[in-house]
Amino acid sequence: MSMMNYAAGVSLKHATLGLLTYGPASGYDLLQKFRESLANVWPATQSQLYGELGKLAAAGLVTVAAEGPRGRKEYAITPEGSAELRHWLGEVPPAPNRRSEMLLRVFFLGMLTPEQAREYLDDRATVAAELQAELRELATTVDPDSGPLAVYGRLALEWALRFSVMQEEWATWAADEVRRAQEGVE
Amino acid sequence: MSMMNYAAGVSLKHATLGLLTYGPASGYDLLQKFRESLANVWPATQSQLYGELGKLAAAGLVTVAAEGPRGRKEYAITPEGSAELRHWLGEVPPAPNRRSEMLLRVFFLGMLTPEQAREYLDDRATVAAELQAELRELATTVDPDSGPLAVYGRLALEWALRFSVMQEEWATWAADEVRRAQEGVE
DNA sequence: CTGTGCATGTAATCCGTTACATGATTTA
DNA sequence: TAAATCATGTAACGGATTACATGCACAG
Repeated sequence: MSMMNYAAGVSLKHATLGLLTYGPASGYDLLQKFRESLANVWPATQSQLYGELGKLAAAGLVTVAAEGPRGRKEYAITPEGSAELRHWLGEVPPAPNRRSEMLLRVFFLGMLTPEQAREYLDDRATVAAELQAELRELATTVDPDSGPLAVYGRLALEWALRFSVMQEEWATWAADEVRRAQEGVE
Repeated sequence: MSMMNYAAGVSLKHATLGLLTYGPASGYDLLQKFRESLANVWPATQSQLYGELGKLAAAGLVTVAAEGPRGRKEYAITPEGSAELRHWLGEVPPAPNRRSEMLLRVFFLGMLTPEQAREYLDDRATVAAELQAELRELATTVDPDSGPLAVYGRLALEWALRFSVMQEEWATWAADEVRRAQEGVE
């Protein structure tokens, strides 16, 4: 039955619909867009994407608008798909990120020597600093008006930049805290 | 075979081992510790945890140290488990978070009206501000020397605080950017 | 005519969630 | 003795990753 909705919080669905609002595309095309623009916010594998397109088509949220050489199927978003995307964007509250491997490790840093714990935190600071450098580079190479994705993409880039700054500062602070605690004990 | 390792990046395993370093505990006990202290960094369901304990026991990383009433099984970490935890903490680089539903939405904010887009960003700022308030509250109620988990737990709390500050500032800035872009077009 | 890229699909496996299912022990 | 809590497990399902498998089309 086409009335069957699949679960609410599933974002690959919306990522796919979102990319299709920029024009019809094949699974192959979309896969590249996922790699180019969404790699850092919502990665998708080939396997997953082809499956998803099948489900979206069955649900009437996309259609096969054209077929090309090599079995190419060009998908286009339908009005229903568009409505679903806007509904998700405007009315469904985003689920906060619940898991952080980085922080999980922090909880158990007491199992290591203070030196090793500091090393861990210093590494976090270094990695964050490196990421910052990359992002600043990226910011200069992004064409300010290369399509609508870039407009809001800039906001996402700024988020990542601010995040990595925060992470670096925190890790530096935390390493220092560990150092202070160590001295306090001696 | 006890030589069989399961996959490398699986953190429920390490979260469980980590909690067991604070002393033997049953699945039931651990579940509460997951809810009390790890809810915001690595949540686990009952179903998952009992399964995991079985696998850890089969792999020799934990053992059933004692059995109590109501079929209670008290698990204890083994030297092998301890070694595995330390190896993970010290030598395996943490996997960065790849997915952010919040940012995914930002990429498609162009599908909404600028007013709706700003509303989304303003909501992010509000939610972040509320989280901050909760965290500051929490910070005052946490006993400074209530066990070793609290020591490094403080670092995690500080991370969350800085994160929510960053998020609020970013969202406010981004909403303003949208406003400016809108005015620029008019 | 050969390699590179375009193009789609399936299978196996694992992690995570929700729901179902059961029962023993303590406390009021 | 009834309710709350302790305590463990299984089943079903969906999402994500990796690997496998196939084949057409075009450029050099």
